[in-house]
Amino acid sequence: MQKKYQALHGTRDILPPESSLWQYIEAKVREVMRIYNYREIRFPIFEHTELFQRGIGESTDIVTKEMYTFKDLGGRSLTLRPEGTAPVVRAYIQHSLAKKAPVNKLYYLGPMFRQERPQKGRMRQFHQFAAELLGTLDPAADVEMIDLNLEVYRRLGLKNLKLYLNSVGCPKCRPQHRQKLLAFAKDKLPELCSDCNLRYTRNPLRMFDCKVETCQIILKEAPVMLDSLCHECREHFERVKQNLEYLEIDFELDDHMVRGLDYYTKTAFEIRSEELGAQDSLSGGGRYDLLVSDLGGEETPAIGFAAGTDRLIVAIESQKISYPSDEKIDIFIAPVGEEAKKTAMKLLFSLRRKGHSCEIDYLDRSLKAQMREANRLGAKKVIIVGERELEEGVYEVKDMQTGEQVRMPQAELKV
RNA sequence: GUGGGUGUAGCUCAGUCGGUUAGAGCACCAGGUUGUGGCCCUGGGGGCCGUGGGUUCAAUUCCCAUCACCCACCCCA
Repeated sequence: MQKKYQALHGTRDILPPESSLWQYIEAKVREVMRIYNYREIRFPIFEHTELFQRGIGESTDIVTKEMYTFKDLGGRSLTLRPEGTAPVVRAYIQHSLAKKAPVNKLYYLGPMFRQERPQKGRMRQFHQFAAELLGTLDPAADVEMIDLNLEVYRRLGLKNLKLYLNSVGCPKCRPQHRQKLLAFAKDKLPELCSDCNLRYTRNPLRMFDCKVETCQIILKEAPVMLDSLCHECREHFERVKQNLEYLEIDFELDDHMVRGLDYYTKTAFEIRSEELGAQDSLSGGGRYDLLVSDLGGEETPAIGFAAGTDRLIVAIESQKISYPSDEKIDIFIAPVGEEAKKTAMKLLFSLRRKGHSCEIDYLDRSLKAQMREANRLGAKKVIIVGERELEEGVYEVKDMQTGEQVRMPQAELKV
């Protein structure tokens, strides 16, 4: 028996009419990006594996177990992009964008790839829209990034969102906090779960992520990053908060929020939907002031965010938000008989050249069936051309909304 | 990697305490109008009941395996 091919685990086809929703969202994203003066960057789907190892961090989950890595014919190790920030920074350095302008504002949208166990709102090929702002340490940039992200959701009419804010510090203050945290947890290790014991040695901050209730209770008392920020980080964080308050953007502090990527510094934020279930994080972002230099460029402060489009789709569908559908056509041409088909084809092509979206019957169906098809397609007008019309040199033009039908000389056709 | 759930028509799902031709709604096609849509009525096409094996006179139904998908853990967008 012939094997039935199907899309790979964690990938899926986006069919009409869902594809119109995707187009709609992408159009909104581009619209907002333009308003905020971000310009599109398109970078490759795959890069040197090393770029992601260095950029994202060797010990992160993404790098250790989630990347689609393969060798090309030349034996080089390549990886399908699991995120966009590292490639953008690579391009930023490669093309010396810093020399062309002091501040660079870039956006992108497209598929990313991570080999995880798929579930609702988490595909292996998933989609993001994202922005990066490179070249400034100004807290106003942090706020702009958050507002930009929110504005996309606002324009889509998304409700029940919550903005969470944290600061993950910098290499100056992080080690101090780490010491305090380790000291705190040391004698509590027997009470903590096995995962947390592992996190304790590998990445103690991650213990905050633990979902086990007893761990949560214990870690409630644990020293948090926010209390250990160095002067510079504290100052920065205060000004970000002030600006948000001043601009009346609601947020909630989440001092347990940790970023999964190593390059984050200072501001970290996340936008969650309250009705999305387990995968409730719609987007996340933050500062990465050291990534550019880590990847070999001049030290350049930067901030960015990435939003999951697949999850956005889930949220939009669950909130039953309406969106314009592009499925309706202007004119359906219904020929009756073989001779009429020729005239109809000619008419079809000329109308299309004038920019009308038109359709014609390809199955030589009865007029009744053609009318039904026209109705299904949402045609505003139907032009009927049969033997009778050919003889008289006219078209029957029917308005599908009103049901009115008029005959018009072919030369004077107006639609 | 761990746990739970589900596989029956294109879609959403009934059903078979093991027994003749396996159902509904939606969708599709046709007719009711020999050249006119939506609503309505009538009819029709479409299923190796996920796959393989076992038990049985008999399996879509029970058992086992397997695959696929979904949800959750984990992690994140």
